[in-house]
Amino acid sequence: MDAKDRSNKLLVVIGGPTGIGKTEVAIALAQHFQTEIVCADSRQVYKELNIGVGKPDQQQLASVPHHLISHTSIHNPYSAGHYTTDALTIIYTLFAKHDIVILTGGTGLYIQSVVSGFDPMPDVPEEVTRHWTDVWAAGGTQPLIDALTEMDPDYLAQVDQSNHSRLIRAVAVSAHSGKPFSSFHMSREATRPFRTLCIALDLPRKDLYNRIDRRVIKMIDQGWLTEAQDLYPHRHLKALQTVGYKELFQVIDNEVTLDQSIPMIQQSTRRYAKRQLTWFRNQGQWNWVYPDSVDEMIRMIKDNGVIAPLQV
RNA sequence: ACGGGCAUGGUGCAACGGUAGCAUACGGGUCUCCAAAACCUUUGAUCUAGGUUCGAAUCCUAGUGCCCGUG
Repeated sequence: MDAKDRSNKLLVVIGGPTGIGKTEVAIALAQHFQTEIVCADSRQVYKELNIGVGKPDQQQLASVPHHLISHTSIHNPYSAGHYTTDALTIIYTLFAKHDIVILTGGTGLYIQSVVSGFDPMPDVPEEVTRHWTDVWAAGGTQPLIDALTEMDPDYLAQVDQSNHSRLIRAVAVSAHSGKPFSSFHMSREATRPFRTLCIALDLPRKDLYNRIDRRVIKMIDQGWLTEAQDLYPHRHLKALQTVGYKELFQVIDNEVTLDQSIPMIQQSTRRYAKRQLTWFRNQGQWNWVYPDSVDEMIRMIKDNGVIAPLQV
């Protein structure tokens, strides 16, 4: 039995697609177990993004302490790596006073980085990534493939060669470190001093899509377009390559009307939800429940035996 | 009512009488540091009934439905 299994600290992860009701569930659980919530959402971390990313409202934020929401600015570089450090720091702090901590959000990679960790990898300076991005912009994927043929043929053989993002990352790490990108992959999970219970929320697809469609309209009614107008000057930032904001920028550019944009936003959101479900179905071990089954979730958490610390 | 036009995957389109194809949506999938990003992919259709022909989405007849013009 290793440290992880002996730990009486339990990280309860609430995952699931956008619009499924993670916020409400997380708050109900946090209140029941008298604990706090850490957000695992790659867009809610930005203080400038509010209505369109479905942040909890003021009342919800006041009901339970939330962490890593509105945590940084769209003008700062932020990635899964930064998130991992920030999230673990807060989680350890919270475990000093709580036996249970809730981690919730829709960004599967962020959750994975906390639960399983990334293999240690050298930090790649921004200029290096930018250089290889420029190479791609000028010559397409072929120069990247050529570079990887030299630097990391193993990874080249397994990577999706039409995915320039993956190729750029692999070339940048390899070029900067002088070692193949794939040589850093240990395929071994990080050891955490806490246990993890992963719960994924789902609904029949039709119900989920109805919820999403209604939520988009609600966000528009709350003034999402005005928020997008304020952010318009920064629309080229990666943080604003975000479902809904992209469509609203088209409205501001007079390419489509607001009425035309609504079904477009609903569609992008549904597709985003589908991709999230694909992730949760196939990455990691998840316990699937309906979002209204809070009692069942409480039982699952109690069954994990964290209430009475195990004898060592 | 008359004249004309059209009818092909969920949607929008293509196919000299000779292998029904493209886009998109839907569904499925990939993912080790920009992840609400980036990328991959299966299935699925000739309005109906006859006729001509070796062979019909294509030509002919009728029916049905839709669009335009005239009234």
